[in-house]
Amino acid sequence: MAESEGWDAVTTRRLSAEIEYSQPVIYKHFASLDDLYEAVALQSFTELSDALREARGVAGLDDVRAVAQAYLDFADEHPALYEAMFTRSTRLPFGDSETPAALTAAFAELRAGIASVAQGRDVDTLTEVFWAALHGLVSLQRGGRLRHGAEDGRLGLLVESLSL
Amino acid sequence: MAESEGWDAVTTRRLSAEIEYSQPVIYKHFASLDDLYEAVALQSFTELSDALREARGVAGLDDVRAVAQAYLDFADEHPALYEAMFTRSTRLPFGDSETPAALTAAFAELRAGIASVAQGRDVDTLTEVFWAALHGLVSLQRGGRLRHGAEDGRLGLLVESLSL
DNA sequence: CTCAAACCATAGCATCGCTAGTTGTTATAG
DNA sequence: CTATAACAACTAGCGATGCTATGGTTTGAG
Repeated sequence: MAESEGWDAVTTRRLSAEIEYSQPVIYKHFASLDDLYEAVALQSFTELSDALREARGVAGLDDVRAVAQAYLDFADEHPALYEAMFTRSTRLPFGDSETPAALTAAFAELRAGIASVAQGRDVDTLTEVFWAALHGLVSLQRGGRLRHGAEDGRLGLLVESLSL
Repeated sequence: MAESEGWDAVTTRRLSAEIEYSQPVIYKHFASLDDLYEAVALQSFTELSDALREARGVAGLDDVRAVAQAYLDFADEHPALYEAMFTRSTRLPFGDSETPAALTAAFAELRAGIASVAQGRDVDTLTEVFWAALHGLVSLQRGGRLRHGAEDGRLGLLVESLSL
């Protein structure tokens, strides 16, 4: 529903009609809509992890580029899920001790993708910058802020810069 | 109002009370709330441009680093404005011919900041990647997805990577 | 068979963005 | 000076939202 009509179209009334229950039943499972977004975000993070893991190790492409491309593809194919992960879910922190496993797993995949080109640099920091650049590309492109047709050029430049 | 209580607290009724007019008057000036976000976003883009321009050319710091730091500072000091620019305003495209001047001006500032280290690479593409990385850092940090205390490390690594 | 505990629906609250209809005021034409 | 047109702003309301209080129905244990 969110993928086809956007998250604003996902109301508790429409949801309840879809599951053929009354509206208040939703609040027996989620304290609020934000909690529902959070649940969707968590599931989506493991989906993203899987996609990134499969991207590594394929022949003819270095891991950094493959993981980056897989990240962008995931965001492109599941815009609503990506929005739930990064825009609508307000509280899913990373640094804390209570970081959900799905989030650390996704981070670990990114880290595994770029670790080989770290060259003595701090891998965690490098991964964060890598992640930020990818997320920025997704976010800006989604808003129409980047030139069309230059996607490969941007990705190539990014990978090349971080690989040195 | 948005800065202190968040954009959700900015309702047409509260706005009308603030300006001491009735609610429908707002719709004589803006066709919708989205149009109002857009107006805020446009103004904020020129504010950002000014901040970036002032950052360049200061002694003892290379332009890339200075502009990047100014960008992050702006986002940190005006979280609601930044949100209006990149999250709430849905239609403010860049690539089109009707790109508002405020947006191209901001892009030009980023470009001027990083042009000196382009080294033969396409400057527009480099600027887009630069911008994406900065926006990603802002966005992820805002969501609590990055480690606290490592801000300088990330910025340093980013600038160093793109400067090669 | 009884009774309590889940479970779920009806109805409603407060609030939202937005609009139709109306009234009060100002500017203009005769 | 008056009548009329134009404008500007307000009152009231519509549909829809997230969320909740209340009450009925089913289930299962003793």
